[in-house]
Amino acid sequence: MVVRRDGYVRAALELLDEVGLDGLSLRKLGEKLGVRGPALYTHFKSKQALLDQMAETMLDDRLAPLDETSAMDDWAEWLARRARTIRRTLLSYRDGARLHAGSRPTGRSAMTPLIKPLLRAGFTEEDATHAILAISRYTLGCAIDEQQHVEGDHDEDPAASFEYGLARLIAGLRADVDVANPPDQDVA
Amino acid sequence: MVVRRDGYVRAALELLDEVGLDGLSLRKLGEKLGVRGPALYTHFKSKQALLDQMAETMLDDRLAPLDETSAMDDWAEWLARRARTIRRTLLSYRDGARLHAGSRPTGRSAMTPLIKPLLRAGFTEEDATHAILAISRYTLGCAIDEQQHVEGDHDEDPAASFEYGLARLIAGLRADVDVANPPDQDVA
DNA sequence: TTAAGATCTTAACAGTGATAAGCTACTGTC
DNA sequence: GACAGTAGCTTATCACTGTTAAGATCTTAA
Repeated sequence: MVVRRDGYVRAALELLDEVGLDGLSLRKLGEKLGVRGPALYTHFKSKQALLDQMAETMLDDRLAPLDETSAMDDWAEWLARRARTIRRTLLSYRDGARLHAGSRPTGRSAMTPLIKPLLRAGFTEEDATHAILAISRYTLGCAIDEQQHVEGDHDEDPAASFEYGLARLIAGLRADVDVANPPDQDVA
Repeated sequence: MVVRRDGYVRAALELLDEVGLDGLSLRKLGEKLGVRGPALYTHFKSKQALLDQMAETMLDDRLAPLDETSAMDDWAEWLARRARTIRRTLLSYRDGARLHAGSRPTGRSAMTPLIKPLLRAGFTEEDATHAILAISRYTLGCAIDEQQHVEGDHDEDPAASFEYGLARLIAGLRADVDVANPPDQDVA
């Protein structure tokens, strides 16, 4: 039951790439699955619930492996890698960023384990939460902007401008934590 | 002709607050205007064109006055003020952030005049563009996250976490420009 | 054998964005 | 003043949407 549901979500993500977010309908998804449309209401209480699940699956698939390898010596490098993974993922699906922007998190995304490496680096609990939020939000904003914007627009090299802001944001975080926790007595 | 079109856009923004983005239909907007639905195709070539115009009007209304007062002594303070205005605007309309995220810019938003204060501060042209992009994208990401997220979620104090990231991003920008252009020979 | 329940079906509903064809009223030109 | 143009609207209609209701089918457990 839960396995079939997962298959439906993945088929929906495939369909998303084919028809885009605006073209994604339950009937088309049903057709792709050899099923009749209303059948989907057995697994999802609404189309929005399906979209929420799609957004979560899309990100979790690529973020879970990264979040488990908790052997991060350098918190800044870990944050940067996480941001790049999020961006790459959102950009890799058609309308992926918009899908994410229009969804509400279904499973509690469990921020708590994520902040541990930042606490070790000297962040307070509050600042660590804020830091991860800031990075995620910046990345989401970039992905939306890149995916939505039109040919001949500003941003010639999207990856470069993403990296520019990412580097500055992380530099700002590092300067802040270095004040509270001088770099001499580092990781310990 | 163009004046009536503008009135329609503003009525649409009012309607947005009443019914939300998903409830916004051309027929409802027509009803609000004493008009029959297809009449809107006289002014907008598609619903998406209307949404694009709504997003642009929403932001321009509040950004234009700010961008004209070019007497910014402190570029960092000016960037921060701009980011706060964008955030406040997106949050002040129901689904405002999602509306913006789903729209493509209609009029060329003219980045060129905006970067001038940053050039004066020692940014290269490319970095100035990237800096403004970074700030705007971070702000958009925050607004989406705040507006979309659900009760009992992480972020207890949204304004505080926004300000945290904003301050760090700007600090990172300042550190960068101070290297290229030592703070001794400031504004000149 | 029977009951439960998961999974799907058909039928239907109200509402959607969009197009086509035609009406009205104002505009400036000969 | 008559005429053409056009801006702005109408009605009718299209294919399609998310969603619900009612019931069929099949698998599993008691």
